[in-house]
Amino acid sequence: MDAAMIEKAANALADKNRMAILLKLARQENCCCGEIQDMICLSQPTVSHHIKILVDSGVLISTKEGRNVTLTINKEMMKHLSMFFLQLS
Amino acid sequence: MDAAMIEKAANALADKNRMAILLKLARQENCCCGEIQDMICLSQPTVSHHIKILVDSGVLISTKEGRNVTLTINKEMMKHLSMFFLQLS
DNA sequence: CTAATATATCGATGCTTTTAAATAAATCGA
DNA sequence: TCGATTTATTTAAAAGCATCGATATATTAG
Repeated sequence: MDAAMIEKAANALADKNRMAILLKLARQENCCCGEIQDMICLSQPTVSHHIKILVDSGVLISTKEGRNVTLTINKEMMKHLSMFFLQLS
Repeated sequence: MDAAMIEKAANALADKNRMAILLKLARQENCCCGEIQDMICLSQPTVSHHIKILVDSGVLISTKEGRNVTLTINKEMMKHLSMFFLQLS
């Protein structure tokens, strides 16, 4: 886990709406894009864009199931982030 | 430690140059703004701006010493960040 | 096959961030 | 006091990002 990956994950979380998505998945284990859209007051393309940033950064994992996409927190990434900051504390 | 504070810290670290400043302080315990400027290929005002973001977000602590400003990592914040991600893993 | 549903992509727009030059403010040394 | 040093602020330009409407793609139901 190098600094560039941390930086990318930090960027993904440096947004109110994307943080809200992460916290929803912390409560709910997994959900599809539509559920996230219902939660956030944003258009479907915007939600899709935020989800893409979260997935591309490695913060979330997406798996296509039929016509839905199921999202979950990437716990390995959370561990890496936790360790990174632990080493700085 | 609420999500808004995590989000703000994440924003502070979502930049290559600011991440470099954090990592320098991880190696070096403390340094002044001038040392950071020597390390980064950016103008003095730009470095000052990045440092301000890091300090305002709580990632770094600044203490004025004479005409220098000494910077250190805010270890309490690092602990909070570490715990936040640990809980998500 | 067709219509409906779920998600992604494209293109445009407005807002924010990064950056640097110029300048200011504060402190120190001579 | 005067000049040098260190950091901060202001202003403005350029780059990047969030957002949405329109549209495309993929999948499922009928």
